[in-house]
Amino acid sequence: MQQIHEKINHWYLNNQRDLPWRRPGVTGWAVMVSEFMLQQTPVVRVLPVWEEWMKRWPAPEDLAAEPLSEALKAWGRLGYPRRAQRLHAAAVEITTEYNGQVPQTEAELRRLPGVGDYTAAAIACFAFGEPTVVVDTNIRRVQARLFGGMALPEPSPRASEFARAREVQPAGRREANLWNISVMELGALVCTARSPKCESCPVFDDCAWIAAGKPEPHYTPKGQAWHGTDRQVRGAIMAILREHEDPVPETTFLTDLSTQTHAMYVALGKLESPLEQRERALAGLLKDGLAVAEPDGVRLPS
DNA sequence: GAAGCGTGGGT
DNA sequence: TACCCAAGCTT
Repeated sequence: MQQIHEKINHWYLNNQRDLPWRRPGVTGWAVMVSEFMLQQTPVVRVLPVWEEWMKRWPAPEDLAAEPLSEALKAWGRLGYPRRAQRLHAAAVEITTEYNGQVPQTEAELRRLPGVGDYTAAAIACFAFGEPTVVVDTNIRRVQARLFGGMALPEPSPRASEFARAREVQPAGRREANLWNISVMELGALVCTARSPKCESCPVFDDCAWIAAGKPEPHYTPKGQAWHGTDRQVRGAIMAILREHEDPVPETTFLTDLSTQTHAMYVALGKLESPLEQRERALAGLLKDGLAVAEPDGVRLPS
């Protein structure tokens, strides 16, 4: 196991990306913002938004002082705007409950809105050097191949994966810290989901998946539908709301929302009309607190 | 535990 | 083109 530690750590030290939230001296807040943005979103799309965000709101209290609408607009087209909502809520909580300081323990972080098991472990590890057990989609995939001999991990995280991550983690604070980021980076750059670069992998000779002859996945991932879904309509509505300071009349959504045609609905075999779906999608946004209804229209929450 | 939640680039 | 997938979280 120690040989594997050394190989992967050495690979990381020579191949890591120069990401701004990894640079020396970055704050816990900077790491936290990056982790929220990186939830289900690729690095290349996060980079410019993170730069602007940190320039405008260098500390939690700066964001907490702003209305939610500003966070949602700055979030732009990153996707999953509820992440911006939760990041804003977390900033308020940090300001009021933690004197503006991002908590450093995994347990405290875990209680913040939008912070799950992964994000809590990641912030504690990357920002504060805690030897937490970090398990993200990259690490799960590396583990599945390197130790499990499988093409892909199970669709959802299992307790056994956390147990194994804990077992293979090297002793020592700094050692665990380096190991976590190294395995994650290996999964992101070499041990990728599609067309992994096994020929340039530092642990090719140790890989159980290679030894087994690279068997195919034991299941077929089910893709997420998009065209004609509520999510598409919600996204279109949010895009309009971000563009307008004043309340937007509901009729605007019915005329300007060119996400799909009635013909597409017929093709999809939907019994529901586009109008009905838009009403429902808007109701969902209102319920989620991502939009607010006023007498003269709908706007982003303040 | 499954479902719902945005977006855009790569293959 | 259509589908896959990207440092997940919440209900």
